[in-house]
Amino acid sequence: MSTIKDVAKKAGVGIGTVSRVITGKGFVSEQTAKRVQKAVDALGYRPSPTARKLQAGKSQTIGVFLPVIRGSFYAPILHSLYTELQARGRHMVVAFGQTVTNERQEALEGAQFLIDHGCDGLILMATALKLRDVENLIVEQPRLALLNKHFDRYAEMCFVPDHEAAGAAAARALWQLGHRRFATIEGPEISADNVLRMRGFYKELTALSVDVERIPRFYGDFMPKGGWAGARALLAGKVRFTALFCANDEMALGALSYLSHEGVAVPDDISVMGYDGLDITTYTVPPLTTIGVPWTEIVLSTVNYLLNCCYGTKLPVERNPPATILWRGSVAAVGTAKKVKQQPAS
Amino acid sequence: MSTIKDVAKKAGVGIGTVSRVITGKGFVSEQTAKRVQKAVDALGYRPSPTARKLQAGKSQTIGVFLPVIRGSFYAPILHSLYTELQARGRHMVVAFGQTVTNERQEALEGAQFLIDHGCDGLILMATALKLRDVENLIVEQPRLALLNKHFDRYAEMCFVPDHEAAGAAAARALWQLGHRRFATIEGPEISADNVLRMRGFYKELTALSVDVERIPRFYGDFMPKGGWAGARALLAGKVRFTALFCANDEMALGALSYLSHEGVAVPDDISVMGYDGLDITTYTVPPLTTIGVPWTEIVLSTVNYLLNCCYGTKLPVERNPPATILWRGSVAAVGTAKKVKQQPAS
DNA sequence: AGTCTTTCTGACAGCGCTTTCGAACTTCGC
DNA sequence: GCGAAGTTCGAAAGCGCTGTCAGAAAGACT
Repeated sequence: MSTIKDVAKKAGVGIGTVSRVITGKGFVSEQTAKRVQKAVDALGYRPSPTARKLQAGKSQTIGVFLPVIRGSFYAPILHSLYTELQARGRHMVVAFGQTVTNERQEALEGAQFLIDHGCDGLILMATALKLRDVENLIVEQPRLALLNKHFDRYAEMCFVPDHEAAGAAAARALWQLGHRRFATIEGPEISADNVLRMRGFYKELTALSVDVERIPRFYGDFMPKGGWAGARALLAGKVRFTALFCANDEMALGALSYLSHEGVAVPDDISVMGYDGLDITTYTVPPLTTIGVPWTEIVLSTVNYLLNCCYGTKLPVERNPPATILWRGSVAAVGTAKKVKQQPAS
Repeated sequence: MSTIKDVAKKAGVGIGTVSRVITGKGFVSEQTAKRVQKAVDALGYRPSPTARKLQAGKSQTIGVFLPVIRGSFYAPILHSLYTELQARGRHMVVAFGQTVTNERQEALEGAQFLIDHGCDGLILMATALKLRDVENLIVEQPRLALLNKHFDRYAEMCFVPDHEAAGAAAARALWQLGHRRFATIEGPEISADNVLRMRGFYKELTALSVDVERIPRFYGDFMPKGGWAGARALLAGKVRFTALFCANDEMALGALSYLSHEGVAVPDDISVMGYDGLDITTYTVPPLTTIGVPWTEIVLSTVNYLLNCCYGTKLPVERNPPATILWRGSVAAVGTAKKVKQQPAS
């Protein structure tokens, strides 16, 4: 790699002049600029971001923490993040979590890593973070945005889909189709993500005078396996139901798979509703009716907000894009469906 | 952020001494070391990786290029990459491609970015790369590993599943179950990834004296949508078939979805085989029989190889972990299956 | 004492860059 | 023809760190 010195020597000027030509700041005569440019091209010189960062303190880089990058959920979010940042001419460094159980610790370490590596701002997607974590973090790096986690005290920097409203919408939709007997496959009981959407779901049903205490529930792991296990447990239980609400799409996939395996027809025998709106749900069998969370929009706003913080840009920030119900084939009105199109396998 | 100077002042020593304590190199008396350590703790000092990189030329960071991070395919690979690197105490910086059509250009730009940012080595997953691209790249950064792309000339640094053998295995397996009439949903015609596995598939069938010229094929986009379109086109065609081989799992998902939509029973009417072994294929309806590509092992070897290059470690590198057939429910022997369990929807 | 090790420590150069600062050179108005 | 103002450019400082080097301190020898 050639350095600024090489260019200066080749062009017969001082390094300051080269720098001025590169950055476009300060006065340089047309002639000199041309000579320098020629040397730059000849040597294939590109300034070192590392040296720039050390000098300037700014790196044009945003740090991102994501809990984990398996499954189908985080990939599109990462993709949006990357695309938006790229489009605004900034770079992205990612730290991931590895385990499900230790998200908080990993997020803290990840954030530390990102700060140390000179990111100008941080986007943290970590539901497990506590208020005091944020308070500590903010001291070191005030340019912070939180994805999918809300603190009243830091409402400004928090970007969260309205999970509670979305959960309520799911309940209402199912009710309006005539469903009265529900079952749910929740995520991990402690997961804030799960709690919110399920709270919305149960609250709405309560308002609709359903006795939610009697709704059979299963706590899964947000993965297809959990959905499979959940469907099995629920089917084995005594309480019959016509509508199954899953706290995320991946579990819904598992549930769909088990139901099919057992010869239970969806939606004829049981309607299944997912949550998230993963791309893949268009192509399940049957296609999954699910709650479409507007992640792309939310990510866009998050990025814009942070960029405004970091670089004084004036990009638009939208606060509450609503979730929508993606109507597919896995939910039907009660009584409408033809009976048992499919027989048990064995 | 406190700097090494602050620590030195606080501990009443020179900055060199602090550096020696931090890095553990050179002689420092127990006493002094303790004093320095105390200052470090008090100030919460952590050395700046940026400054270190500038000074040392090494960054303990590996750069990774991935074509795109949508869909379900790259996420587990990224995850493996990250986990392995993390486990070996190195960092990862990722550059992604954005479009499907411009992979080569994007890979080149991504690699450039990673080099500029001081990565000690590069892992490039870009099938579209040409030999001369690699030749150019290697001048700037000889510590290179290529994932899923093979050049005879650089066999050392290339880590590729044996797609051709895997494709052949798929053909053989289908044949052995009595299938004689095949159809295929390929990936993009120019995709090397697609070409290899399909070549293996057709070659093997030819060896088994199937006239592969008469096999109806559809060129998809490696995405569920393409699989859906492929299944529709193939079903609409005149040539009947009992086995459908899809060049990747995502298209198989789409195909499965269309077949179900049309009331075609899988595997009773048509056996469907995928390729990749995505996690999710365990939970499709029916569960998808697919070719399990040992990405985790391949990634592990790639990382180890590159780490050996960069840091002189002696980590084990395995060259050719074989693909395996993941037997699920979407493939059956011809004639075995019960007839038409399911009726067309309309 | 004087010399030689051995052990420890601070000063300082330098990684590649940006940004002052002031010197040198123009241009202009009077 | 001379000072003021405007331009242009090189020297040099400094971002935070590591590594070299030589000097200081402390023993272990003549």
